[in-house]
Amino acid sequence: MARRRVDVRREEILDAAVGEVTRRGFARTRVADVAETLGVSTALVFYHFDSKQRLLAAALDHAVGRDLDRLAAAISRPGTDLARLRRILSLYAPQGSAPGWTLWVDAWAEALRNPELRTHCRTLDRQWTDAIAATINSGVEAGMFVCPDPESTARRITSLMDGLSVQATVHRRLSRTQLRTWTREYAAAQLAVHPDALA
Amino acid sequence: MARRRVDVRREEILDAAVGEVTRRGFARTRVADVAETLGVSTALVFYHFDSKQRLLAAALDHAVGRDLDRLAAAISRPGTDLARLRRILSLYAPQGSAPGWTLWVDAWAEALRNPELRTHCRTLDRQWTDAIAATINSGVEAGMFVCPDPESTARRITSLMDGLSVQATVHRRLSRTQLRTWTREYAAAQLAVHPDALA
DNA sequence: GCGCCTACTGACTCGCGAGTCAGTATGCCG
DNA sequence: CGGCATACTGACTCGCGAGTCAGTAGGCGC
Repeated sequence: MARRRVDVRREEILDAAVGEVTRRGFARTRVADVAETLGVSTALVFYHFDSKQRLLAAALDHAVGRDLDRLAAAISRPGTDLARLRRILSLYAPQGSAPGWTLWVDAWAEALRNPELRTHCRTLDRQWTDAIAATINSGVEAGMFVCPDPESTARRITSLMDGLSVQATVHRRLSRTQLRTWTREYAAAQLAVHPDALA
Repeated sequence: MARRRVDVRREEILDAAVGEVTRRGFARTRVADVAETLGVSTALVFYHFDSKQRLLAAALDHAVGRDLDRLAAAISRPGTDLARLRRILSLYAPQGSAPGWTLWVDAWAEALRNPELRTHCRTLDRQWTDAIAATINSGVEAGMFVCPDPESTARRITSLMDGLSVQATVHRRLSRTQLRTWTREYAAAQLAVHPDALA
């Protein structure tokens, strides 16, 4: 087996772990699964991560990091606050791509009993709501939005999206298009802009 | 150990199973835990339920049934549709009591990979939204609410509550009072009534 | 080429938890 | 009372998956 530098291999393992956890869920992922997808021995995984616990925690951290990187990119791009908000909402909604909402739903359940994972989930949630709140705030100052309490509004918007995402991914009762439409409408109403402005 | 009739013992086991799953989560609940809380042998549990799979599925079904019974009671009580809606919303919001939202969050995660559990979760979701939709419909006919699409509105209301409940139970970032207030405000806005009417 | 650090493996151990089964005991019916 | 159906148990088996360890080999500095 081709030898790698430690940091490279760690990254590889984390990518694989995120994939397996997304596929199988936290509870059903065995470290052997992760090793197998990489074509390495399970012992190697334990060489890089002391225990399964730590591996999965690191994997979630990794996934969270990726997600937040994409968020940061969406924020930093130039444009009006309206355009920025549009980008953020569109990023948050369930997409065809990785890591996917199944991972977050699974992470919530795990976080109920695992304080370390809870921290990661909370960080993720905080950063998204903070990003939305900041954008709303800035938009209000620019006279673009009307919103008495941006912080609370941001939390309600993310909550609605979380709930709609459960409908879409768990119950399979909601199309992504519908989800996006409803989110847009709600956000628009809360900010006193026309829904089409967020399309 | 005191002998019971089959149906009595089954019920007892299901109650205990719901308790253990709520406490430990689906993945970490062992049949030995359930047996232990009842002070019986694990073999007895397997005498009544063929496998752990079936036990947990039956337990979820049991919990869902209980929840829907409480819903039915709230619906059938006399009063205006406004009062009925108020009761339904208040029942849906996280309460101090059993079975509790942790169970549902856990069930969602489990449902992602287990079609049988998914059916139960979906049923629960359907019944709640249907109950809300029916109440809205009836209220619209009575000229009490204004709502162009009661079915969709009901689904948005439950979604918001689901999302807020995640905030409250997983991230622990939201008080129940706040959750109730925001839900009430949203429902009121969607139905063109004053928020205090739902308090 | 010669070490030598370090990434990596095969082949284990070990405990845990699902599920089984040959029996035991309890209460009901005659 | 005796007999019988059935609720129930103790003491197993068995497989699986986490974690270990004594080694092996790849690549880099010299």
